[in-house]
Amino acid sequence: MSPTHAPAGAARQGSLRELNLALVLGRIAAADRPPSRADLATATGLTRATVSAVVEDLLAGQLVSEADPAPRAGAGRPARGLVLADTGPAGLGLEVNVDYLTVCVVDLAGQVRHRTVHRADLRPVAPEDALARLVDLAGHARADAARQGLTLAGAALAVPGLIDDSGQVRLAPNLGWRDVPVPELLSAHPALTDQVPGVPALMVDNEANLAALGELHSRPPGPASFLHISGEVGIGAGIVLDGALFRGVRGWSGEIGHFPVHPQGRPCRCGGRGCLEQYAGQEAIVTAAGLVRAELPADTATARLAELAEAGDPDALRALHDAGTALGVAVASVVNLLDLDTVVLGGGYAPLAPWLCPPVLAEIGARVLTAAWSPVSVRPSTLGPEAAAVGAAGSVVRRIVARPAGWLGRAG
Amino acid sequence: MSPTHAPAGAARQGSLRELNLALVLGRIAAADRPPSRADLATATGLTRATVSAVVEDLLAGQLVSEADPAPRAGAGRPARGLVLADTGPAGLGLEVNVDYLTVCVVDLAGQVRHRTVHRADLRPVAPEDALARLVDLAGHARADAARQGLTLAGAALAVPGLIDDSGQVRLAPNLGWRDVPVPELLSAHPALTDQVPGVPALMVDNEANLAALGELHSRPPGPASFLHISGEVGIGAGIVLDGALFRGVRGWSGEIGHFPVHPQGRPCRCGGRGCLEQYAGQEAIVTAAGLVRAELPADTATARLAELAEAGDPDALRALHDAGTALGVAVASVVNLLDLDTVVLGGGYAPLAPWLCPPVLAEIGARVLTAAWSPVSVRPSTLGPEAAAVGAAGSVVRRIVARPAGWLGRAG
DNA sequence: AGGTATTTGTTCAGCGATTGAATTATTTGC
DNA sequence: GCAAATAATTCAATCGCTGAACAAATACCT
Repeated sequence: MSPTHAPAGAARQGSLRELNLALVLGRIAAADRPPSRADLATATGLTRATVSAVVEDLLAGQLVSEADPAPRAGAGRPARGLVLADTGPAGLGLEVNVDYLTVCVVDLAGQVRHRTVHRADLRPVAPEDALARLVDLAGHARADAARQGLTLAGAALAVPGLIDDSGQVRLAPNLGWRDVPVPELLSAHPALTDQVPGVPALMVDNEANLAALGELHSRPPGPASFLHISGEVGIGAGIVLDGALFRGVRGWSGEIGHFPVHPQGRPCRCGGRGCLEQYAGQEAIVTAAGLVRAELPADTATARLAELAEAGDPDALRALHDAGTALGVAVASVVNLLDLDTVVLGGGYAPLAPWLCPPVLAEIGARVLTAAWSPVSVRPSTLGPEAAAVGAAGSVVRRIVARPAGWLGRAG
Repeated sequence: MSPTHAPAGAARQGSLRELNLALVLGRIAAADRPPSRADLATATGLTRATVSAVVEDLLAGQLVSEADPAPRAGAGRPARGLVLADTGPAGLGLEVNVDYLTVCVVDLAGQVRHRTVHRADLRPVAPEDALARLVDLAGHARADAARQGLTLAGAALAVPGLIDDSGQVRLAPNLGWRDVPVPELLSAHPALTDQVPGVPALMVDNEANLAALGELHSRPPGPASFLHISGEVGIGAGIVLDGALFRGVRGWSGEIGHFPVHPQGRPCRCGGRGCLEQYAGQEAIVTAAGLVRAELPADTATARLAELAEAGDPDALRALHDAGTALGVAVASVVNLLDLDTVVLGGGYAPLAPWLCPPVLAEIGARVLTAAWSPVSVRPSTLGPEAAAVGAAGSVVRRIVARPAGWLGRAG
């Protein structure tokens, strides 16, 4: 929403600097080639004098660094290009999912500088034990980050479930978690990161939300508004509107798995009938394709399905077509409601996208009134299966880029 | 969205004043009793000196005025209360609908200071003629406003249809409009309002969107996020998220009328089957209740239906229950997707709310996963049938309150 | 009544941040 | 080697907020 809103606090003298720090740093982050101070001056409307002063602060704070002279233009003194620092603050991204733990570190520029994936079936593991393993992995990540000159400025944890404002996991059905006070449990361990004003030490959020954020901040950057659908065991959607994740009143937006695609259809464990999850959830697709759902990790089953479809197996193709149609019915309603022009298929859907996209697009074409005037694009996620963890880490550094004053104002 | 975003332009010296003008004026607008300068200082965090200077600007610009001394507290010099001026800028709200034209004027405080409703069947009238009638009514409204010391700072027009970025009406099916260049047609007439920097001379928007805005800014103010459903001949939804209207990528959000509530159900003129409009649209309800749809205006049919339901007519009660159930199916999906906690039934639904709310709530209870933890409230609109016009006019004055520098900077 | 405490609102020096012009720095082209 | 061109810095001026002192207006106490 470009609408004017969010009345901030009092605008004192220092606020001016805060705003301009964010403005200049944002420009540097958004630019596709290292801009000079003069470029920034014309781009922002500030004078070169002000830009120089602002950049000096950013350099002193390790947020940007000077790059090799950019490709020459014509005559004149050569410009010194400015890029986001590859040392300095970084974000720690964590994910607990059904069959893996992920820890990663992302720097200011959005580069993944550390990545650990620990495969294990987490369902029989108690939450506190799972978190203890995660803390252990995070400790190694922190040491690796320090070795690269990075300081962890904050952490974000992705969980496939409903998280409330305090960071407590209210319900993560596929993980078997219920009312798990994650921040409290983690506080028993040594701190994962440094403390930076304006950056919460730990943010807990839904896996689908953070995957959507990862997509938003991937490069090339995603569109400002889109729907990101994570097809895991359940089906969750992350809603990005005008460049910001929309979390809903309680932070529980995106529950698309129980959209009624066949009101008189199969009963669902939620108590309703004909929910989307029963037709386009991973288990439903795998079963419909005639694959015996072994005790394999979900991504193995997905990979097998993609192989079969690739080979032209008719059962697999039909299962995917039916799932795509069901998904399309739900997606079309969302697109009608929110007037979005981009839908991203992520999580387990990404490798199946070649077969899911056509029926989804067909349903959109048939059901979205405005599709004739403005086409809707449906595409797979560009990030891999670690989208949520990368998105989590990215959300930390994005916060610093959006409000660098907090980081600069810290001791040291 | 409280999320940090919307990087404004360069923060120059004057930006500070702009921000603080908006901050102080916003506080005055939001306060429930006239605050003193000292109250504003503590509320905003600014010093009393700054608040005095800012208020002086606002007083000079006719945006606020000093009220009678507020009720005494204890000892000390009595405070001078500050209220939004009842002279000065005002907004012009316009609406073209199937069977009426509305023009109204709303002042800074949100009070309706002028109102004209012109009943007529607009379907056989050419768009340019309908707009000419509207301009005529607006002329009288402007004269009336001037008589009350008000200056019209901008106008907004509500149309039941799809409007694009340029203000052109792409499609208004129930009105029979298609590709009507409203701003161009109106520019042939004398200007409706004065020109104020930062306020577009004419904004054209969907009727459901503006009705939702009216609800948001009614007093007491609505919640920051809610869904407003206008049940007219079609069914449109206005989506307010975090205190701002969400318009979608193209400005066409809120198309809920073609939500598939019965995938194998009745064919709809949109080409789909079982659309919500076929079960909860005004015509559908009236027909199901056994009323012969005479050539009466829609609101008469609605009133008649309410009478019958009041009297306990079984056909009417059943029709309303069925419509409410269909509506509830769609609303539940929206609530699941966006995690909203408030749904407002407006337009033609408002008088029928006593009978529609129970089935809607029942469907929400059955289908919304999180309803057990955080109840969803469903209530009728507090504004009358002129909600869209009032919301349109309100959107103009809200813009001035949100960014008073534009108004203050004008000549005169 | 008169004095004092209390709260409101204004005045004024000080200061931080931006501006705009002048200055310095560094390269290309002639 | 010199002029033109572009980049970046320096510095006085200015704008707007702060903080403290001051003036205004009332209630409470004796």
